[in-house]
Amino acid sequence: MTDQVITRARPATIIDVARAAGVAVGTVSRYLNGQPIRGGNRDRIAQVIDELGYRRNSAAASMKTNTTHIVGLLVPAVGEFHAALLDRLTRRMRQTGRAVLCYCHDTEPTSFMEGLEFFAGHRVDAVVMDGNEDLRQRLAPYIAEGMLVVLYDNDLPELSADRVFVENRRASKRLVDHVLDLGHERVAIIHGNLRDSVARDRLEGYRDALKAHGVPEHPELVVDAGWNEYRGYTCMGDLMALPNPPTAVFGANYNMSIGALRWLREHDVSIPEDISLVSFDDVPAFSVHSPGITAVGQPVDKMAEAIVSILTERLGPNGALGKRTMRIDAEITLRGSTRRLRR
Amino acid sequence: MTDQVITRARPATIIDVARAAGVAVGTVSRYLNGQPIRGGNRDRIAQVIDELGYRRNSAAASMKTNTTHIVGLLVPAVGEFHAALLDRLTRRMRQTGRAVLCYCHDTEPTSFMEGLEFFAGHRVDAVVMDGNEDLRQRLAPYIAEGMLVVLYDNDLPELSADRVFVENRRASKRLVDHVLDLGHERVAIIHGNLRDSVARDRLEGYRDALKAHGVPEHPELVVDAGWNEYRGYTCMGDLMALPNPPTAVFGANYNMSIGALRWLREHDVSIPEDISLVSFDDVPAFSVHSPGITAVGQPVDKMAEAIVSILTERLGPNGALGKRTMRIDAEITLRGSTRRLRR
DNA sequence: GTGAAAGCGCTAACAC
DNA sequence: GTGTTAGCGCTTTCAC
Repeated sequence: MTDQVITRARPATIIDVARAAGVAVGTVSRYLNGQPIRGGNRDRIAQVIDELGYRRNSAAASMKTNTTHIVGLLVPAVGEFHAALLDRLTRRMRQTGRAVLCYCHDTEPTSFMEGLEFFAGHRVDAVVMDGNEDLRQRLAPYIAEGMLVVLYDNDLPELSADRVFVENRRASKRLVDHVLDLGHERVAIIHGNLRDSVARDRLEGYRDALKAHGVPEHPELVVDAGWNEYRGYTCMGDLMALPNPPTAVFGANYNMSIGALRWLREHDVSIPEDISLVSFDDVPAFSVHSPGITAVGQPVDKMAEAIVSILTERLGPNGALGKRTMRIDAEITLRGSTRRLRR
Repeated sequence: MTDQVITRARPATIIDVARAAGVAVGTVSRYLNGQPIRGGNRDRIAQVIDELGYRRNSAAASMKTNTTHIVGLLVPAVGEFHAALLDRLTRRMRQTGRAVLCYCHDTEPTSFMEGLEFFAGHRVDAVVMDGNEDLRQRLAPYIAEGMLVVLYDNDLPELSADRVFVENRRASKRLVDHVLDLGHERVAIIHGNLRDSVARDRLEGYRDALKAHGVPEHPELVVDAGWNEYRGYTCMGDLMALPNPPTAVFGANYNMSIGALRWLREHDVSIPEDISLVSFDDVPAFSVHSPGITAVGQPVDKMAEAIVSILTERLGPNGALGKRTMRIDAEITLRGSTRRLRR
């Protein structure tokens, strides 16, 4: 009986390959990087690589090239929206030979810094992130040091970065326009934390629609639920406790809409008979809800496409172009959660 | 007016730090790695590091240490379930100073190989993945080469890996038990691709429940929708077209349940009056659905915890223990989507 | 085209 | 404890 191999064989290096193929390491390196090689050498090297099961050590390579083919993604949490984006992002990134390193910071400054440090230490080629007001100042030094960042979703003005945004204000206006067109005049908005540009944009869209319809804004119908499901729930309750409650509600993201929905359901307020509801963020479950929830879906695929195209340009040769900002439209899907108000 | 600095300063290296602090690089390295250092040196080094904005180059470090603090995650797609797991995983990983590199392979062998190559080339410390029959043979060589893998969700028997699974069979049985307890006798299952162990387990659980209740299995009520929403939709239609349609349906994952739900909704079949429905996979939207959908939620948090604890042990000192398999129970939440059948 | 050789930034062994 | 030094595996001059 032969001895069992316990220790794992040291992976083959470029030197092993060179030796076995009878060429210099430089030649192997050139082969690996697709540079011209004499036919005979090429075949021999290819064969040896196969025999030895050689695989280039990316860490060693990046020490010379200063590129890792890894892009960092910094998100508050991997929820509905960011997960969908990540999904599209990894796929498109794959085409360009890159993968995404995911760090979620939980909206905690410490974790945020850890993430940035991790990315910087590992020399990721770029970092893609959802802006967050708390992070602005902390981010600046990294950018100054040369970190490539592309912001999406929430903006952090004044930072030197590329940007990919959704036309939140416009989509939001459209959603509320729809409700207003149906004759509603008391439409409430449950919005997110106003430190986030996305929350402000969606609120502005709401106001735009009101103005366009000549409907006055009622401050008591504008409530802040901080993007949070539970607060969406309580806000919905507050709204309904008003002497003159709204006839329609706009939940400015998935979580808050779910919270609102939960409150309405628990209190037997039916949609759309008793109240109309529209939501920012669309999910499959909204379409099978009874009634279906009218919502605007985030254009995650287009966002991912935009992000990757920016990255590709910037990480390619002559990537020193000016910073870019791209804005993408979001589609609204009409379903049965709103009804026409009798006059 | 001073010249504007165009070129980015080369990041400080450990040599710069050593020089500025007047000590040897070895000393700085020891400081960086938390080894004992004389007080005076410690402070000086700390200060210099701060002044120079020095940051350890992880790539260089990993060339010596052979560890990157990066764990690869290979998933078919970042949907509901995997996203939730990723969320928990990144958080727990963070505690151990690691981040997760995400690659999604779309169930395509080519992409799968690319992912493995990427991980291997980048020398990730370990790879966490959802098993998939197509990948078994391709994975084996990597494991033989020493790749550390932990499997979750679907099993790939015989591979040398750690494993973290959900008690799919048991949870599934409980779900069907519940329906059977209510007096149903024609309960259908819309299951996933049976090449996946998870699909087989959930189907077995269904059968266990049938047997336990002395209810015969009707082959026409067992349909394969390959995990897919659209096929969940068509299968639901097929089921309802049966001469003797089921009085209850079990959707074996989120996608298929949504598909089934959509069919029922479009054809005005109401739940639970006309048919009862239960689902594997739970989402917030299920709880606000009318009626609420009875479902079993995946224990993603516990899974992440298990995965990280395995990783921590194995990547720590003396990580050569035997492979482990952990099984985690899933909880079922009763809501209103089932009703008692009158006898 | 190709070989030889100089590093990239770090850790670990070794003497002191 | 600390300094010195030999690599880790690769890319990239530079001659030829």
